[in-house]
Amino acid sequence: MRCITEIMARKKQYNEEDVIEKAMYLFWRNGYENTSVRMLEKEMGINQFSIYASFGSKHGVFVESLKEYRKRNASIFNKLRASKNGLADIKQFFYDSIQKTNDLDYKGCLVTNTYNEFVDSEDEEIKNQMIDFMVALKQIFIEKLKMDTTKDEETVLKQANYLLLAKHGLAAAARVNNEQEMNDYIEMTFNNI
Amino acid sequence: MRCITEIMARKKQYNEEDVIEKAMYLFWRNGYENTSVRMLEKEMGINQFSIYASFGSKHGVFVESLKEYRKRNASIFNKLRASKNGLADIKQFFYDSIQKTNDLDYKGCLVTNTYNEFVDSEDEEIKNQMIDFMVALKQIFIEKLKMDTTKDEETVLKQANYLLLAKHGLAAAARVNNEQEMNDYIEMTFNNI
DNA sequence: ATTAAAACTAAGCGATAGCTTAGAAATAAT
DNA sequence: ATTATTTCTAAGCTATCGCTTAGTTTTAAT
Repeated sequence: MRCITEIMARKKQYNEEDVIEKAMYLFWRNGYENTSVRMLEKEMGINQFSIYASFGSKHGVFVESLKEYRKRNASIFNKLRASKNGLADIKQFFYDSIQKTNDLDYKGCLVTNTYNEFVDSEDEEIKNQMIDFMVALKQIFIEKLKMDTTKDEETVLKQANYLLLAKHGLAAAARVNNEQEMNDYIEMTFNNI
Repeated sequence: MRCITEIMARKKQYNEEDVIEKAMYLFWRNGYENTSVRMLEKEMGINQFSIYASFGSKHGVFVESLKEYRKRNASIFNKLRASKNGLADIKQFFYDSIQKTNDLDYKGCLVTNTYNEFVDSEDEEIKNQMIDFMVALKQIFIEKLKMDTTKDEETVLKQANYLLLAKHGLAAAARVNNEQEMNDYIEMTFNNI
């Protein structure tokens, strides 16, 4: 996103944040590869020249869309970090995550979907961004789990790994959008089988 | 796959099962959309005319590749169905599943990857095939769980749903191919947290 | 040997992908 | 009002997509 404030001969007739929000929803619905620049034109309401002038490439639009998505989910993460109830915080985080998608009627988690789409790709930028996100989330889980001092280090690591991967199952449940299934899945994830 | 045995003027210089096996590996590595017909040509070792003559379309090659994949995994499913140890069978099935990908050095589960790629798609054939597979697998899980007569119906359904979705986490773990993480995940999935 | 049918090669089809550019329209500074 | 700079429209660029077809080669049947 170019933000050089020079002498403006003509003002942009769109707001970059607004059009990125629209792009985000399109990518969320279709994924990266199944979203074309022509589709972005229509959804964002600006033409290709403007897209490339503002964001450089389709890839650039996607990167900004991911930023926007994560900005919108920041409150959930802040809540997760701020609370001090150990495992219960993680469970609440799972519930908060699916609540967001239920409210918006958008299916699944854009980050998990993107992780799945890019984990084997050669697009190192997106791939690494997704991996970094997963590593950071795992670290939060580890800290939460360590609050229970009865758990040894090995158990904490295993449980953090388990909970991180459970996110993929949750995203799958969220895509088919059966609220009961999602709740059941979260309960089962945190209870003994 | 056309199998009309008429008067053969010239024999095919390739075996359809052989070339489908090669196609399967390519789809497995790249997914459906990221595999082009030109890539299939090179991998299968036959040219586009032959591909279309034998399988009708890229879609047709993919359908046959999925069949081949499931045929190769049939032994695991037969073992799962034949055994009578309830929950332990499901756990063994998870271990068998990752063992297969470890041995082959191919990452993740083609079916789960395909499910993820097609669950929101308009390709009803593949989508329904994946959903049918998941439904069938869930049914097997339900039957296994019912062997433990101390569980009530509701618990069985929740646990089956949980285990089915756990497959997505397992596939994600299998893609990054860290054997220890996969084992830990399976253990955690079947143990209390 | 001739013929007919199937398999093959290689070129090319229209559609669409991501991206660029020429030129018109708009606007801040002079 | 003129000029300089930026935005915008619309057309078009090359590459690749899935797929087809014209024409050659091979082979079984006569």
